[in-house]
Amino acid sequence: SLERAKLHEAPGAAAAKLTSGSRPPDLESSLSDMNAWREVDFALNCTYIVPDQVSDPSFSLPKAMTSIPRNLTFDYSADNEVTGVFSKEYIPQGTRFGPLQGDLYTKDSVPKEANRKYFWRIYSGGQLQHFIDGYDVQKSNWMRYVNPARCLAEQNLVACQNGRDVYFYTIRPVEPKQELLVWYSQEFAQRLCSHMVASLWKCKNQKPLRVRVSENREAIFSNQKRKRRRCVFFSCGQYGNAAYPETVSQTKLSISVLQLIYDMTHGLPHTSSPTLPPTENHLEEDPEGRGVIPSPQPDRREALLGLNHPYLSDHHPSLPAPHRGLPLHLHGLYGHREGLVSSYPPLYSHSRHLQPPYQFLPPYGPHYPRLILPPYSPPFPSVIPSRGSLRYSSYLGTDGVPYPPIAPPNLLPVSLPYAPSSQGGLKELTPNVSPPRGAPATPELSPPAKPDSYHPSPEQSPSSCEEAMNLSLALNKSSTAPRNGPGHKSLPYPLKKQNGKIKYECNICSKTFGQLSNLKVHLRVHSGERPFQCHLCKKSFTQLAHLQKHHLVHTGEKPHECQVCHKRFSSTSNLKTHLRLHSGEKPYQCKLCNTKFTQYIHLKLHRRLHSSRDRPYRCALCSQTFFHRFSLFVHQRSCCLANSAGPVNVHMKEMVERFDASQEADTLTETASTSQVGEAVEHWLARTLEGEGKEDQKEATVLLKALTAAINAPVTPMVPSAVPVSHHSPTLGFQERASVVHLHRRPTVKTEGQ
DNA sequence: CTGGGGAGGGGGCCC
DNA sequence: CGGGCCCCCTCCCCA
Repeated sequence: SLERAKLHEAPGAAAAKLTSGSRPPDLESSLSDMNAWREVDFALNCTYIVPDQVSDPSFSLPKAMTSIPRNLTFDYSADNEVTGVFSKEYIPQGTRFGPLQGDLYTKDSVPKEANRKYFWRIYSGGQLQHFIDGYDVQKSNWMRYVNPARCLAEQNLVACQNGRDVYFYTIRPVEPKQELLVWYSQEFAQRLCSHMVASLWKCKNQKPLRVRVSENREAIFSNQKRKRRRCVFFSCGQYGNAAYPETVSQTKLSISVLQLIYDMTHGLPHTSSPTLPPTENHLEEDPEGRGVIPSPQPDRREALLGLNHPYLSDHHPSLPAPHRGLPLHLHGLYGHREGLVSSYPPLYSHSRHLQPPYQFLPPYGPHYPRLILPPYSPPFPSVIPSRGSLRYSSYLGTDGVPYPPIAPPNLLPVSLPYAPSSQGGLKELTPNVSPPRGAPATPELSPPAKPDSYHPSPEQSPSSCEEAMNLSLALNKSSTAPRNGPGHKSLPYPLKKQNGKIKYECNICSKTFGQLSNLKVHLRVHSGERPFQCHLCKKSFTQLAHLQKHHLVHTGEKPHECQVCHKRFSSTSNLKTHLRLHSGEKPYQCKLCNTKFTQYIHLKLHRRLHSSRDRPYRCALCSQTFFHRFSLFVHQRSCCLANSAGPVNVHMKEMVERFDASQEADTLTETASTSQVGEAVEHWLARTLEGEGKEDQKEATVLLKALTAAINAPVTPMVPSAVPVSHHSPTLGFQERASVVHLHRRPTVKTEGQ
């Protein structure tokens, strides 16, 4: 809790802490590992999914405004324009927002007059598939308003293309009132980057391609010579005025571009470059009419001093806080025409620029140690056991940091429709609470409203309201009902007393409980009342814990990790089952054939193999059936005809049944002699009881003697005839099923009396 | 058919 | 007294 308290000691401090050297190393590596995550890693490992708000289409506000999740809010300028998106509450790392919405255009269907400021490129198989245009506020969603991050220190979202959608994932916990700031994922940017380079190669017109790459540098590519491109870098900023043209071969061009941007992002202004008029157009168009490289502006000088790249400058000790008064407008990879753009007023639209993303930089080198990461990327720190000393301590041991307080985004409304509990989920939002105890109360995880605090919200579905009210009514009704004798005010029927104590008994199934609350919960089983509904899939549950557990289905969270193979599970039960694979424990054994299983359901399924319909020999006295005639023979002599009430006979019965299903019995022919059967029984007993306790072996000896005696005993006139049930059975499945178990020993001889 | 994981349901215990 | 959390059990699905 101390560590967590540190992380959350002040709003907004967490991100800075997380990027500073004081951060526990393991967490640091886990965060930095995310830099190397592929987009699919984000999709697979994301812990929380925050869908957009769904509002009435007739609502007067545009979808871009109404779609904002409830755990987020807009920030507005003086003239009521949206200037950014902020969190309203703590949002854990590994939260997914999205998908981004907007108009879809193919490459050919882009309107000529389209404003590309909100364009997102969707690639498929390395080819540009289509654009998502967030320009139209009616068609797009809130994500159009998220500003790009200017450096890693302030970046808290990463944009990923999953499938054909764009999602934003939190790459670090977001404190309340923090602005959401996004940048491309590595893969995303690489696609854009390679596309850009490809565009350069495609530019075969004779007109030189001039690319403004920074405030002080410009590259001019030309095709003046047949097999030799000319790349000329100019400085166009305020740092110098001397030109140094550079000619590079075609194959070296991309490297030059990379080197150029490497230099830029390391604050290496080339003072020996000529200055271009600031009024000149920054970008020449590529054949497709797109700008190519963003052009950072002088007022973002810190961007040229090593702070410019989200993924590379996070080690910088002091960061200029994003100041509201400052004109802020970020340009993405595609400059002011396309990509990550700011929603700040157009007035400032050229004043906040970003350096190109990190993927332009050489991937290896002393400046980029964080890009070289171990192949194993642990899941988000939030994906860890939520309770249990063993699991909790193991987490501490592994990661060195405690579990951050979980508050699933969009799961905790600002105005709760019910009074917050003094314990439980809401408390989890505050610092210094430990240890974590799983998912907190959320709208989706909320219990029904209490009668005295229920204020229906417009978002609440009518069904859940109704359910809540029903429960309330039921409880109210019972609370005002007259009490007849010992009972309880919130139960619809009086309780009996037993030995002077109230007996909490279910009036339907007579099950008793130690506490009234348990009985109340139990009564829902009979009433069908399921007051806890999942808002995502509308499934409802009798207990909040069940809903909480169910919610993991939607979030994908698997808080329980196997310490042996590190596989993760959503529940302790499933983990426990899994652990048997490592321990070799198989607690469920078939009594008949000794086959052992790790799961009960497997034993149950297996038992069907031994079902009576497959056993053709039925005892006319007790109806027990057997695979083998001689088993029935032994059965009749050893236990059935004797006093079956005695414990020995019950055990004997079981033993005969087990022997009947054994491989030893299977090897006997149906006409085997008594001595052969006795031998087989002996062999089977020895094998079955091998390794068992001395008591068991002693008992086995007794049983063996009894069995042998029974086998050798003369048949008395009292012995009833065995009835081969298969003969009259219409079940065709018998033949097949029996043949599986007894491939060579299928009974072909009918018993006596037939 | 076996064996593995995922998920839901019931109930006990503790705060 | 209610809520939270946990455990056990059960069943389903699928390789």
